[in-house]
Amino acid sequence: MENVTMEKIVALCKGRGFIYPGSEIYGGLANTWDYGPLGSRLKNNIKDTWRKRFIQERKNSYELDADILMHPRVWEASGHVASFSDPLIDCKECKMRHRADNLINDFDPNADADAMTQEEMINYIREHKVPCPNCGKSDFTDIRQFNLMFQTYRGVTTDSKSIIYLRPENAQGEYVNYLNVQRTTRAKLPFSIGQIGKAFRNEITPGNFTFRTIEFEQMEFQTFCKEGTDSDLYKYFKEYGKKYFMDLGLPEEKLRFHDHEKLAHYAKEACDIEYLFPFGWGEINGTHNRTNFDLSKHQEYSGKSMEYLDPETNERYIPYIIESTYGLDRTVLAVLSEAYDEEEISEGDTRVVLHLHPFLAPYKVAVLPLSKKLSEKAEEVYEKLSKKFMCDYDEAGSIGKRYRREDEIGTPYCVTIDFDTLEDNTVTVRDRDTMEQVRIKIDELADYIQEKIIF
RNA sequence: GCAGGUGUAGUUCAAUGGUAGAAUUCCAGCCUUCCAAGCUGGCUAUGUGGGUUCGAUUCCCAUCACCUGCUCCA
Repeated sequence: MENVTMEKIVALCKGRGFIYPGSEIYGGLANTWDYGPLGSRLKNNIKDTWRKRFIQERKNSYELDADILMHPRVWEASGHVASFSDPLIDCKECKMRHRADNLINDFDPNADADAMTQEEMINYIREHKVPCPNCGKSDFTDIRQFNLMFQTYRGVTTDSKSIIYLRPENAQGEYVNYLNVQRTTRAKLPFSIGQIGKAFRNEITPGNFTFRTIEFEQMEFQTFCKEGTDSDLYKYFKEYGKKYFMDLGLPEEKLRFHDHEKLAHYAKEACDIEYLFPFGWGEINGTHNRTNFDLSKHQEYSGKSMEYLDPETNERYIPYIIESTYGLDRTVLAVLSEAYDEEEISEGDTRVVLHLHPFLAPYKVAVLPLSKKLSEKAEEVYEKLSKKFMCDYDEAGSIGKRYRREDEIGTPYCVTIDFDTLEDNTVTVRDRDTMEQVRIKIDELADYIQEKIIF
């Protein structure tokens, strides 16, 4: 739909139980959101599609569920303790906040701010009188480091030795376990480890609903390979990711690749997949060629060999890693944005409908007795279907109203029980998208629906 | 985090320095044999904390949240 706005999405999410503001009764906590009954179903269904495409349908792919809390040395090895922070600086004149390194790089592209220390950066800014891009003055505060990792403490004391971090990315869980997985699955390169889980970043975040949050969930796919095969795999997974999003219902014209020019400290190649949200283009996937950087660092910091013994050539080497990360919350938001529609059925009569892929729909089917006198039979049908699918049951209000309620939450099939049902054990199945109705025997109902919801 | 804007039932909107009103949603009952019907009844609100005041939802301050932009990025 053309004029989908974030307001409409947020209102539907809150009103129907997809997503609520976090800690709402205490006035909310910025950039935290809670998934309600429908939202958690949708989210879990998206996880299941991902598992299906990335683990189930791929040979040599294995799932892992690593802990959020890891040994602090992991983050020293990964470089997050040292470099996962922004050097922030404020203009005293106009109060605008900037990143000091960006300020310098924009002022003089030849100045290599990334190689400067904090002190060198502030000296450079003052010597060259680098102007504030907003107001043109050059009167800045000192640089303050802002580490994006959340810290907490192990044990009851709060001395620095017991600091542990909430993971800012999931990848390290796969990396530190890669030899465990390889050994226990007897996998040969190239093989992949997928993981779905939460990560945390203490970022200065703007709104845009669940697009950017301090706690977020990612679906990650790490492929371990031999150097030399890495770039081909990198290209392959970019396309594989795009195909996955299209399977979820995101149209090709609203997806694009965005290759990174400036690369993170670990990456040789990096590319995002972006989706055209109601608020503009936003990243929903990142694919990186991380080389053997991470595993080499872990070998260095842990003192344990991270080498793979190639059984065909008897070579030992540290594998390259192609990482493809899918933002789960963002994917939920993209899918909702794309599914949302307001349709004019007849003049002046519109319905809100979520055209979700049936596999993603929170409820696959709603059981609706045409009259309350038919409750008993309807309960029977509900009991039968709910053994196989998430089902809704609604007997309040007119049938039209109940159809609208189900349309609004994306239920693909509505089954109505009428007085003929009592005679011949058939029901009407109404399709959410076409609004067409077919008559089906109760015994054949489950198979009929099952076939339609395959992802 | 900075600048600006906004905070009243689930939602949309009224009103007021002196016990906050409606529509809609929702719930219950009646009615109803396939696309938001009708009737009756019911639940529900001044974001939070201070201050001024005899009395604050209203005025002031702070805070929190949301919106727009900056910034940032999985």
